[in-house]
Amino acid sequence: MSAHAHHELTKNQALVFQSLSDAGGPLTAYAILDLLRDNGFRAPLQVYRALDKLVEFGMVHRLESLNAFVACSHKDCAGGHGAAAFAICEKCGDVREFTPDEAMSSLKKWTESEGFILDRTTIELRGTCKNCITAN
Amino acid sequence: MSAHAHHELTKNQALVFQSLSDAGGPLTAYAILDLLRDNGFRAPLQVYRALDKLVEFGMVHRLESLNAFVACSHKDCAGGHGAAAFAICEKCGDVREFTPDEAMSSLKKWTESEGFILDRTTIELRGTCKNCITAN
DNA sequence: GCTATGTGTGTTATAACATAACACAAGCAG
DNA sequence: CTGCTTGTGTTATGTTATAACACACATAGC
Repeated sequence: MSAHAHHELTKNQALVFQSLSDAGGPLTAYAILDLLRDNGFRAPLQVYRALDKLVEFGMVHRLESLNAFVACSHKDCAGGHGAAAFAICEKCGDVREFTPDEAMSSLKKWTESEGFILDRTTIELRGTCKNCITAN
Repeated sequence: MSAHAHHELTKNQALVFQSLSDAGGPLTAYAILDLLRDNGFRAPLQVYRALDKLVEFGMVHRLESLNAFVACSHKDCAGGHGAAAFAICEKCGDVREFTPDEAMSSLKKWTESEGFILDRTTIELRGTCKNCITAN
């Protein structure tokens, strides 16, 4: 075990992660590509390869229902925390990450009773956030 | 309220639903298109339009993490049951649908406490199914 | 030193998934 | 008959993701 929790990021990984952090919300791979053209990015693979690693490190989450990516909301996230869930507002596009511990333990009960070995869980809630409701 | 639970399907909707039922597992829109070429299907939109309706009726589910579609596992499903969750085996591609009532009530607690109005929930578990483990 | 290996990179091309825009046909309400 | 809605067929295009190949750089082993 290393003494520091941070992964050493390559130049491209750091650029992609910074883009996502700065955005403060989800971005598609191609949106990231456009943001990084001035930094020498020319092709989608440069983005996808960096994203693969960042997701592997747990620093970035993939939103399956948006085909987009978002920086983990844990400050200076170095991965290692539990599963993440996302509440996605259909009106304003806002994404809230939270840790669905109770739901996960219920799902784990199911997988264990079925002999299913769980690798990774996707939980995404679509709806309308508080702000967009009161703004009616 | 109609006395029968079944939706009247158009010709295209019925063909697409039958393809998914026969397959007994997930299919991509383009896989369905190929299956239905002999029935006069020529373009992706014919498939996507039928799928949109079938999903709306609750007879077909979209698997976000696979970009694929699967017939609801409830016999003669006419929609109306609770949220669905899916356990997807990375080894054999098998998909098991189940009803995660306990997890849903936990997630609903979160949405209610946050003032988030929930429209639709995606829960997809990736891992290895019992068969593929014992087959080692 | 120099080779083998692993990882990251850059580039072109292509695959896979999804929708826009337009035209037409059939049913049904007024 | 007119207007409206829903479904359909078709062409073209947009969006998301990967394949295949070549090269650079670091480091471990001889």
